[in-house]
Amino acid sequence: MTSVSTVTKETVIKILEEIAVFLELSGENPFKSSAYQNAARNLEKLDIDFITLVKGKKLCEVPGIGEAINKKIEELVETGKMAYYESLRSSIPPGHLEMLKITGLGPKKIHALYEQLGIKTVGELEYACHENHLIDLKGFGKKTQDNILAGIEKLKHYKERRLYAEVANDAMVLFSMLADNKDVNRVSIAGSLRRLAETVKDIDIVASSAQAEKLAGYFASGPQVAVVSGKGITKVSVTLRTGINADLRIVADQEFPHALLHFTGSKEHNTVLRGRAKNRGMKINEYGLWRGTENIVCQSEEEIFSHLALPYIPPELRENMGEIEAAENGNLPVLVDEKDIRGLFHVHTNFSDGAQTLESMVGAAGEMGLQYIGISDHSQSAYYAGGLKKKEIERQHKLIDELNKKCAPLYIFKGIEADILPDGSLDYPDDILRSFDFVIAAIHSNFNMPEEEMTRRIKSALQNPYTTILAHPTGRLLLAREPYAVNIPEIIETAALYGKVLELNANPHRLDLDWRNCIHARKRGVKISINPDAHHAAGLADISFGIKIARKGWLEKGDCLNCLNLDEMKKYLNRKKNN
DNA sequence: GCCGTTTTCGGCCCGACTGTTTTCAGTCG
Repeated sequence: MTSVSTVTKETVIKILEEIAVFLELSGENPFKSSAYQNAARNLEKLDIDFITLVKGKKLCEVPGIGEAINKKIEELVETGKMAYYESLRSSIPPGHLEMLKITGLGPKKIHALYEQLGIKTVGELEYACHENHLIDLKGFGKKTQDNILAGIEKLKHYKERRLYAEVANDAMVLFSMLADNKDVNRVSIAGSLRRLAETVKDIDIVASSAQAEKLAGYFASGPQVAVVSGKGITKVSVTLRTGINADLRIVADQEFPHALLHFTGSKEHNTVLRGRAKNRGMKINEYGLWRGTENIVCQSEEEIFSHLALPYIPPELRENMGEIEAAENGNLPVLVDEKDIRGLFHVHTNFSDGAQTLESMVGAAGEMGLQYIGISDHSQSAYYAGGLKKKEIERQHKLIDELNKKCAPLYIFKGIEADILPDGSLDYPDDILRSFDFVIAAIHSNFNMPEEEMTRRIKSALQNPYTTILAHPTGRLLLAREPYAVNIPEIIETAALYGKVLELNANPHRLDLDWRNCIHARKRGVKISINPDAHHAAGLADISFGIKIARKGWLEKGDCLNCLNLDEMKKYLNRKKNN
């Protein structure tokens, strides 16, 4: 029974989800597909140990898992393989999975394109569009063809970049591998990853070593490397097995701080630094700092900044967004830190679309050492997410009251993620809204309003006396969905005027409010709440991505709502409630 | 493919939007 322990619940969930996608693409009954999705979701929610369940032949008792799926999971667990999954996968052209990412193109259209034009890849689809082959297909037309072409363009653009969270793990593995090598003196992540950008193109690493050639060979032959695209003594370029490109620069140890500063960037920041050096009769590049022919030795980045009459500027601020002026005037922010966070808002449970129980989420928050957690499930108009009706709200509030007696000193705040309806109102009457400690207002429908209308809609929600926080202010999904048209400066002004909080959604796919606008919000005195938007216990940890972006957005402890301690937070929410 | 019991077959979550149609299908959230 060794195989039982090798197939994890996560593997099973992933395979069920893949089957659901394959079924959609193959033109099967859509409900069959959602049955697999449903089974995967219910497994996710499982509080009992999965392996014990399989061994005890109790899998069938999980809702959504019937005879057929049960048998397939058992096969997978016992043999490590699932014949149904394998045959389904081989029947779907791999290109169809990628085509699903094109906006406006779903399984039905992909299937039709395959049946009628034999299209198997994005490349073939692009060609067919250019040749006008889609215009005369039933259900298609000129506009659809244009939209698909636009979608392909977007896909190509997005493909060049990756989410920070997606790349960070690979980068840490490479970093550790180098840090452990005896030939390495100093090593650091550089580039946009070090600047904590929300998306990055590749991994940049700088290392110093007296054995450059040996080190280059070591890096190029690492187990993560799939392709070596360039290899010299000072630079090695590789593509990792995960498809991510990585560059290693190897320099002499005295060059290290200069190379690190240079390759951390940004380009714009470096340009200003170079100009500053020149004004002071110096020259700066990736190899060193000079006055005439004299090499000014620097041990660290701090020393380089110091020679330029500046305090150390944290990498995340190096975007030429005013950091050099601020540094010069002694106005650099003291950036918020993980240890400053006292509690978390925007947490879902299985009352709506969360995967876990209220108790589990609260337990996880306790383990993180937080002082409070703010539960906010979806509101009633979010049908697709199982939004809460009045009765369920009452039930949840009762449960929270009971838990609050047991969980002290951890405190649970009662909240809701209330949909902002197209007219700007929230989708509960005042007497229900009044029953919450806090209300997170959110746009989840009618994304395509003109900017003016959308801005008015959100402003109106901010003026609602029950609104505490505006969720994900632009609705963007990084590398997947553009923000909706909204005038953010106007939203910030309105938030400032009515004393409302803007969310910095910490989900690595969102990171919304954008850090550039965090800088602006801070200037206007608008508080930011860094929220995990967690749908399962592990999602609470996403807060770390939000904190990184908060730092990049110049936020200090005092700018972040959830840095207030429990007493302060109770007072803050009470005052808001009684206003 | 799952579920229920007023059901072993016929539902399964709803509504807006878009582009295709001339009353609807597909996609998206």
